[in-house]
Amino acid sequence: MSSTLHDVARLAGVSIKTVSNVMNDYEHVSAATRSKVLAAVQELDYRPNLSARSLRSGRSGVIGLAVPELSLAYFAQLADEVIRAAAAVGLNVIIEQTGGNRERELQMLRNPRLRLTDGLLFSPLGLGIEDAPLVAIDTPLVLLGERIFNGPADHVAMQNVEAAKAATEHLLSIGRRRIAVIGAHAGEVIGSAGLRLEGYRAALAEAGVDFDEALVGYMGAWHRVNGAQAMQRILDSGVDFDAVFAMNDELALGALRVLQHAGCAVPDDVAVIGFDDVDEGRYSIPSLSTVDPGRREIAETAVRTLVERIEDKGRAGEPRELRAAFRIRHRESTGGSED
Amino acid sequence: MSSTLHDVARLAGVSIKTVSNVMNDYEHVSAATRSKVLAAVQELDYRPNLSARSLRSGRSGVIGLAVPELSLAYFAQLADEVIRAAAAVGLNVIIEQTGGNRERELQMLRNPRLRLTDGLLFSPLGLGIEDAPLVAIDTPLVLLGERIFNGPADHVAMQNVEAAKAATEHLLSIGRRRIAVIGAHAGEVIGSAGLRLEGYRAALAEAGVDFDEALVGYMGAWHRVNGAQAMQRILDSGVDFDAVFAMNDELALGALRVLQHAGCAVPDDVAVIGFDDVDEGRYSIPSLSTVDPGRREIAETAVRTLVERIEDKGRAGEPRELRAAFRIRHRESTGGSED
DNA sequence: GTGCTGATTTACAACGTTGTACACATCGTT
DNA sequence: AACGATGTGTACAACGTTGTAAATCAGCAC
Repeated sequence: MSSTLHDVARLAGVSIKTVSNVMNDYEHVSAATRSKVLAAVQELDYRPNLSARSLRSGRSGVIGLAVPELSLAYFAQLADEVIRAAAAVGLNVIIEQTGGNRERELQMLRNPRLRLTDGLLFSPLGLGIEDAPLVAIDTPLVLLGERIFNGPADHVAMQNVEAAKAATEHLLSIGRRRIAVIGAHAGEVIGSAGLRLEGYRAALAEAGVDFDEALVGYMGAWHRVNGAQAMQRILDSGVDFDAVFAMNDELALGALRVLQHAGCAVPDDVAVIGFDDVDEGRYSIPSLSTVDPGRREIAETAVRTLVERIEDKGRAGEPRELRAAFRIRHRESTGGSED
Repeated sequence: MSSTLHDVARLAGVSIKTVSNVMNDYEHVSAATRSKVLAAVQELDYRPNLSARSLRSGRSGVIGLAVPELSLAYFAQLADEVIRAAAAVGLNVIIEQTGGNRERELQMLRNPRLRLTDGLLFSPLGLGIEDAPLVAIDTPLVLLGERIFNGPADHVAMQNVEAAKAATEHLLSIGRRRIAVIGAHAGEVIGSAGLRLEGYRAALAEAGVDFDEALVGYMGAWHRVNGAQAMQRILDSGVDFDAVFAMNDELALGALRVLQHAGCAVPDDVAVIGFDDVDEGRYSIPSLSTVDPGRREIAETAVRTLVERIEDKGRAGEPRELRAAFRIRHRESTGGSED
């Protein structure tokens, strides 16, 4: 059985509150008492019961992170950064997987287990702007990603439109004009897919290049296999193209594989750029140009914002919209050599 | 402010214990009372305070998962499976990253935050067999991986030796005799690297092929970049080889890249097999043959075993050694076509 | 009616911690 | 010598839940 404040207090010959004070670095404790207590703590290997602390203080020291799927490299790396950032401020992270499913995402927000956490970082995929009211929960909440604008919660976003525009401009800058885009979601406007498509179109428009629906690859989830399929469909359709903007790196890597199987040289025949800057892009053949969306910055900003909300609690200010800086990584798949 | 059992009890006109009974599906509650209570629960949107429940019951419904790094695909996918398996039995998972560092791993075991969890799944990398005594903690603990044999805790392992032997035999079966191996850790016997090397040597020995130290690539962490470097060193050394057994897929993918840059055809000049069956191997060019070490089975077994330990608590039986079934995936990098 | 049985409900005391309010020293001022 | 100010320590009551033991109630046999 593990020891409690009572045990330590008895051994040190003080009251439990004094032990509590020592544990919490309360300043008015004499050096003598402090060391007596610490000795007892040491001897009994006392470690505070976090459930009790959390019950009493209303804080658990745990935050939730809800992502679609950890197997997707982007979310794994995001989770990595979030855990680091949280650890730096003494918080633990419970990870939940929603599968990007709307039902599951809504359920997550109503989950009683949420009550165990001080706040939630939520990367929704299935929720749309119409669900915004449902996101108004009493737990501190910070949204990651794009689905809900002007919602009732803080929101840390990557600059999807601007970054997708920059990626497309990068392809234009190396002389490509027939740029396929894969990863579009039919009819979507507000999600990452919609926004990245918007950036793509904006870049084309500015460059005076016509938008061609035949160059758009639609699909469901952004998994590698879908990138491969979409690329195959475009190849099979016989449409002419000299570059591909894939809406994420997984898609790009899937597309890369299909292109090479089909005998297209990358980047000579077809230049390819992805989005996310996941690790494997650096080691693919050819290495993959991409957009670094500022993942670390997003994670750190999100954790910081959540902590502020948790500490604020009472009456928080207006929901904030925060955006991370992005950067183009010019690697071999677009003729570059950056590492 | 959120509502408590008291609020519900007052509204329903019953005692708090009755509400508690309803919430816990205690059987002797009349239908009338039950529905009165449920109506009140509904109206107040009551959700139990998990800290209080956990303080009172000694169970938090949370388990810990400590892995070296989520950015490594193997651990991300393992975490995915663990979270799924845990969710299936109503548990949440707190993930901690140790960086594979011995200090941090030891610290993890002594971390007071552990007290928030009912048990720990621990995938150590830095700990050696000499640390076994330190692993004897009072929290239920299940080890994943290989570092500590016959330790004081349950242990769910992949069959490193047998699987590595099978991988090597696979290369032998397609006629290769000069098989490089990359990922070895100098002097290690007990860790994954040591065991996989042992399997490799056993396969060679059985086939009557001499072991050649010049074909062994040593390194530190199993990151892709190290696989690339080790492969480069072997190429630079001028030693003759016709196959590579990489101790994990990250290394294999790094090696693949270097081989192709150097103009070696895979699998014609050099066949390559990895270990872990991470997703990206299916989409690399060529697709990567590998060993599926039974990740899902490991995750499910580990969670099940941990739950048994948690429920057992009192006086548990002997530590158990469990091993998952593995399977060779024969893809393009060894001339196969499996998906 | 009385006593018995079992189902239903309740009061009360924990679980281990921290906030509040107060008691007691000690100290420097006046 | 009396005073407040400050530093140090304590008792007690929460936090919201569940386990225990006992109270109440209904149904039934006598």
